[in-house]
Amino acid sequence: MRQTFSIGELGRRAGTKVETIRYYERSGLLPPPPRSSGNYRVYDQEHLRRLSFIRRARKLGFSLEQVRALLDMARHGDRPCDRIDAVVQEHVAEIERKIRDLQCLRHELSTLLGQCGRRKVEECRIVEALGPAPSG
Amino acid sequence: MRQTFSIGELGRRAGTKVETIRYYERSGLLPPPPRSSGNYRVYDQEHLRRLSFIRRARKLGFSLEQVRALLDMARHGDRPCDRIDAVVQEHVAEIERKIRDLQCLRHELSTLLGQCGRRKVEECRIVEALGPAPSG
DNA sequence: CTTGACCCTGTAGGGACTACAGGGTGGATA
DNA sequence: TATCCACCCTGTAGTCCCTACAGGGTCAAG
Repeated sequence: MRQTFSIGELGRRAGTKVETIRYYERSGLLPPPPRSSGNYRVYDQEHLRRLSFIRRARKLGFSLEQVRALLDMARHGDRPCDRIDAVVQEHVAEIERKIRDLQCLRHELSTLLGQCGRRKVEECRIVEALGPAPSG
Repeated sequence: MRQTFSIGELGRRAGTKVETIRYYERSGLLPPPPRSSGNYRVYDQEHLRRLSFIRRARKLGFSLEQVRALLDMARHGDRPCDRIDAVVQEHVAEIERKIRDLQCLRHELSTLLGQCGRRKVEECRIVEALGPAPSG
């Protein structure tokens, strides 16, 4: 009764390209599945669960290294999850840094846009502003 | 009276590693400078200006491709700068998309953290939530 | 004359994929 | 049975933006 599927089907279900799945296998994130008589990879629900975990974590911005750590922690179901908590918390802090950086950047660029009033490139404040700091 | 300097000095002035400068030269972003008798690269103020432009644009998040386009537009000083404007505007839109994504992400992760109350990994909502969507 | 800081070229690595090339497999159709 | 096509396989190379060597040459100071 155990449902199995090909790499293409797994890809469709998890929203992942076939090449990416093979790449995860090469990188040790997904265990090598059994093969059919024709040497095709044969996956089951457990593989789908694991791949979905990886994709979701990746969409949330975790690096493959972090995903590896999370999967590793998740394997030891009997330990307290403080460490998972810590990984996530560190990641949130990182995201907040990125948001601040981008907001600052947007502000700078908007200012640039405001200064440029359809003149010629010669006098364009954007080009100027991107140049070296005055007497740096 | 024209001031010249070595690649190391240029790097110090523009806050760039020597390897990166050579990489920009290989990629056609910086013109190959003249060489000294001992085959050392010899740079001047114009190179510094151009490199500073590149570094600043990079810090503002432009891709090298975009930088190339900006430099190219800047070369034609007689044309209106609408197109530079457009490049910058598109970039701002991109940044705003990224900010929204990250804010959404932070929200999701914070929610996860709030749910996880120092239980064991087995029941950790974080691990669960990262798994496949319920009956997806 | 030797030391040490700098410079040169060329190549490989990294992260996270993506895109072939060149072949094999499996099921439907003519 | 032949043919077609979608799918699968491996292996390698490319993307982006650097970064880090290895194995040498140059130059100024001591």
